Amino acid sequence: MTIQQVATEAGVSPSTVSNLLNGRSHRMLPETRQRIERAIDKLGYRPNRAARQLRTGRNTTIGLVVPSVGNPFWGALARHLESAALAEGYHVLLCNSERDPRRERDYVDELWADGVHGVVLCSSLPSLEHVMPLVERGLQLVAFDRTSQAGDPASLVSISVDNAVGSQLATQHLTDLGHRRLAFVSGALASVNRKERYRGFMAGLEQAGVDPATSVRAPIKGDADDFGDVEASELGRAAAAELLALEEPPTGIVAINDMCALGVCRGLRDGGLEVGKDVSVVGFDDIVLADLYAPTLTTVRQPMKEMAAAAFTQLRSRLDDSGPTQGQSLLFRPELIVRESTAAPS
Amino acid sequence: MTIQQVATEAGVSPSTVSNLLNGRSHRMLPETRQRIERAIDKLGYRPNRAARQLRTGRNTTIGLVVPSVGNPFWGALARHLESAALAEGYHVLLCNSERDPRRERDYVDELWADGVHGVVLCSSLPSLEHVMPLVERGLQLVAFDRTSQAGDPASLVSISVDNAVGSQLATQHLTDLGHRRLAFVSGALASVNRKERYRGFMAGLEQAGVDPATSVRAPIKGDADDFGDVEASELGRAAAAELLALEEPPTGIVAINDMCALGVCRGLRDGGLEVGKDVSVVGFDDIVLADLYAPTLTTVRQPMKEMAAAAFTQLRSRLDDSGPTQGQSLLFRPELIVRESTAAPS
DNA sequence: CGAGGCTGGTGCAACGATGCACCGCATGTT
DNA sequence: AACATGCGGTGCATCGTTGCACCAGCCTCG
Repeated sequence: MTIQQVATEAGVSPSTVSNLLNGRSHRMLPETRQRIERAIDKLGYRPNRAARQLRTGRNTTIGLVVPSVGNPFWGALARHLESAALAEGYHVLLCNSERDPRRERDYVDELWADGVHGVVLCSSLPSLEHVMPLVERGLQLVAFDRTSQAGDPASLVSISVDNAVGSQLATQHLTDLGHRRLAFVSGALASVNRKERYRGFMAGLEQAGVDPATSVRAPIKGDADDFGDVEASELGRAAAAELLALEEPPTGIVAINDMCALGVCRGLRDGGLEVGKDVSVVGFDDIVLADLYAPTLTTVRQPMKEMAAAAFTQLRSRLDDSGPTQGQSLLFRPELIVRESTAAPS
Repeated sequence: MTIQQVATEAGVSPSTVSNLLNGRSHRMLPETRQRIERAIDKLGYRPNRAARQLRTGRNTTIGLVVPSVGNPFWGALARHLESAALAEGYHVLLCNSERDPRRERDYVDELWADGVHGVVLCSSLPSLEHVMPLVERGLQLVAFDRTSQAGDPASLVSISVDNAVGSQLATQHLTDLGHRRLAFVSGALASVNRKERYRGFMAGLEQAGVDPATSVRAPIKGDADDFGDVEASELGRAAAAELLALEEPPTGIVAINDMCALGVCRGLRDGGLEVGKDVSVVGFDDIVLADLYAPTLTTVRQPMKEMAAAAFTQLRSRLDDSGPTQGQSLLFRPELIVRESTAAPS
């Protein structure tokens, strides 16, 4: 089914069909338009995307590069972004970097080679240098879950929750409950948001007058490579075991994200402790499972749906080149969701 | 960067570059080949996929349509399928049907219009009629998590765990422990695998000599539309509440999948019962969280990695048209993983 | 009456890669 | 000498769509 066949069927030229298809039908006889529309219906014609893209250089696919679809948090982002995109006739191509910087770059390269001009990148990396060449060539980039940094390309849009504030909320919640020996559990602080969350944790301590030097244990495990998300739970579990081996184990634990927090809970249980009683645990993200777990998990919620919608909107307006070319940062407000995993120290 | 520029740089014709790129370099001077390779490197040339596809009608993208990326089970499939595909230079386009048959068909249509000739479909539907027209036109389809049915297209490949056996293993495990009042919790039995799992449950009861008529409660909630996967957990939670309201609540519960099982556990906890002591719960899938939950969840494992690899292999061999055109069914063996959520009735 | 403007279209040359048919040359065969 | 064969490449038409440049026919106006 080509545009030529439709044209023949309707008794017009391919150009005319193309004009109709591309909204250039101002000065077209209603009768002609109907003949074409009928022909399209009759033949079940759909434009060939490859040809269209070859010709125009544009397309309606955006890329989404996430660290790990194994983490329900990213699954949720994929869902929401896809919904937003779908509503406007866009498609989402999902790529899973497994937090491997090289894979991340390869994916962005591939997307670009595929003619994808807009990418939502959930990067693990503080520097976006590895994708700069493409940004210079016109790739529209939205960094998700990563606040903007010095050295970022001027056109970059950053969308993120305020990680520092979120983490501070979590920490403050624990100190408000009376905890004084706190720990922060995370993989390598190799990404911007992790650093931010750590900063929020420290700020929370300071505000409560807890001396970081003596009362904080922050077993930050792994090097920059050891960085997974499914592994986040394993990491949490191992970290918990390590913390329990201390002379004075912490009574409150802030985890880098919910998956990690669940691992911590598991590890605490391994050690015979009861979460929400012997030890308090706070997560980050508010994945669906936070409310299913036993005990239900106190956590910091990211307004995912809004963030995903914003990511799409930003990208779209730039792809249409109707939008601004200047980059910007959108910082969303996190919200503390208190559940059963936190309580006053016993 | 076009093939023409590479050709000029290397001092050959575009055809020659194309020949090299497409493995037709048998009779090419090693020296020529090197000149071309150097030119490619120097210019950072990557073939334009749209042009290539327009010309050949082929491409290296496969589609993956899943019911819900919100469920980590499907996230895991996406990960493994992508790994397998990536290793061979293929891409995976992920689509989220939310178990909406119409959306499912629309996606498959879209993929086809995009020139995608191979799709892994995790369908909610017993009938594949809605995609038959495309299959007749040459779409290669792999049905995942769905055994083959009468009326399926001849070319269809089905990949699934043996759901009936898995479910029977789960049920048997409970009866072996001494449970006699069992329940099966599921959304509408609107998909093939759900029906199969229910069948396995009934078979398990029969084998243990438990009279289904008197001792089984199977609150199968919702109509065919109410079918989500994130909602699976909510459904489980609600079902648990309902079961607890019975005069004689069941002591053992088989859930349609892990997310549902976690919901059930949550619901039981709401009712003040302890899972793995007062009530036993078995899930299905063995998602990562099964081993994190408190208590850890007894479940039926699907060999995901192998299944995903098989799906890709099957698809690939058919897309190369080197493989068989005849369809086939691959049924994988499920494995019962016993953890803490099951015990003898108290 | 001829210049200019509007209407409702159409012609055509791209976009970049592909792969069959073909070519000139050197060597071997009858 | 005439013809086949192998070698190392190249020429060219083609995939389906797009959108600028253009055109014929009719109307208007000075």
